[in-house]
Amino acid sequence: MNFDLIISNISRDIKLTNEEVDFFISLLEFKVIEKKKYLLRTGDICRYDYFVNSGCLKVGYVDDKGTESIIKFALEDWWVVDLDSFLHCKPSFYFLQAIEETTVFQISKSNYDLLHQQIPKFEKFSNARWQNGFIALQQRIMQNLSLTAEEKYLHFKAKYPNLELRISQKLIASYLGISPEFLSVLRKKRATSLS
Amino acid sequence: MNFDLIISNISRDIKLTNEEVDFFISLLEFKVIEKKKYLLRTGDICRYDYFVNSGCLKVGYVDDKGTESIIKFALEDWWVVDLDSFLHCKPSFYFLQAIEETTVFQISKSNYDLLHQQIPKFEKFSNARWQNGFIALQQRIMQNLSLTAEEKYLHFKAKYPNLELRISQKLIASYLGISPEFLSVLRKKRATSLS
DNA sequence: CGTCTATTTGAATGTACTCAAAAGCGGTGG
DNA sequence: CCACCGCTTTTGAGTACATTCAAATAGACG
Repeated sequence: MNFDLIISNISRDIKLTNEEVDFFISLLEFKVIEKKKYLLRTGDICRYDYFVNSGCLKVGYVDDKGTESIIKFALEDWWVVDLDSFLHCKPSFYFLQAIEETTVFQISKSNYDLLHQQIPKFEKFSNARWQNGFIALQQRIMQNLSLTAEEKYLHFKAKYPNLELRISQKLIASYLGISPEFLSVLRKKRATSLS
Repeated sequence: MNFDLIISNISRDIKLTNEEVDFFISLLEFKVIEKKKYLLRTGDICRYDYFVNSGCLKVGYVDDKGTESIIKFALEDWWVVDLDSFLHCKPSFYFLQAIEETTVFQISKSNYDLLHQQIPKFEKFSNARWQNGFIALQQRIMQNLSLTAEEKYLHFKAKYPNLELRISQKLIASYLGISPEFLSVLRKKRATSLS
């Protein structure tokens, strides 16, 4: 089992001693999720915090009208959880599904709480995580308010280069909040204007 | 000076001793902002974290096209800051402006850091704050993806009852990401269908 | 009272969606 | 290795939701 990725992820924000690293690792469980399988289904309680070690997950939901939307892609080196469900032990609104074969390290709620008690530094790590998450979501809201569909698409490509190669257009459209047909039109427009 | 509101706000997440309360209060500065005055202008560094004691602020920005958008209203009992600017001492993207005459308690960055060092419990408070903020923003993104303008307006009314009475339609439109003219049409539509 | 801004109203326009059909692509089984 | 099936992507026509612009009306404030 290779813990390099997750340890270096954490080390960007806090410095751990070897003993702390060992303790942290002892709380992790490794899991493989096959393509299209669910890590969490809508309505289930999210009992783990997940770190994506390889592959890619989508975080999404189905609205009143029956339309599925994606609110986030979680690639390797990303943490992901349905926070509201995890913190408050309530049924999840979002689902987590593997887009590719994916491996994760998961931490149960009780181990998560234990970790924060035993190593208060993790409170700092958590803080940085949610603060950065907040800043990123605020930017996304700002872009939703100000940008046209085409501009959102260009921003997406700039922010996640190469992700287009791994993920279907349909999912990207669903993340951007536009119809797949319209995304197809936008792509064609760009392709022709560049040639 | 009445500290009841801010102390009870904090006490919802962490329990403080009398000494801790006194220490916390000693770090606060009180400030009155007249209607339409700025607490923070775009490009300035956000050097304080603010707690709104009375009144109402708007958090907004001006995009490339010169359009102003609002990303958040901060009412009494809300904390507000340009987090990215405050944490990383970089020029702010957002501005903070008083919609009504507003009073705030502000904490400087250095006092904020001191507070977290001296009373580690505040790390827990911060955590709760940004986790809740994250959950709320995620919901807003979800609503932007799934709802029509009319539905967004109804959700806004349900979430912030009475706020319509204090804030101009133009600002609400700017928060919802729709044109003020179209909001006027929506309101008329509802008014006539209810009569 | 006059000025300035917010709101309403309507017409013309545009952006993006829906629906339907065709074409492309990838995986699976024979 | 090819043929078929299912899903994704493309394409186009018609439509809906929301915007822009302009002008009229209403409100707020000194």
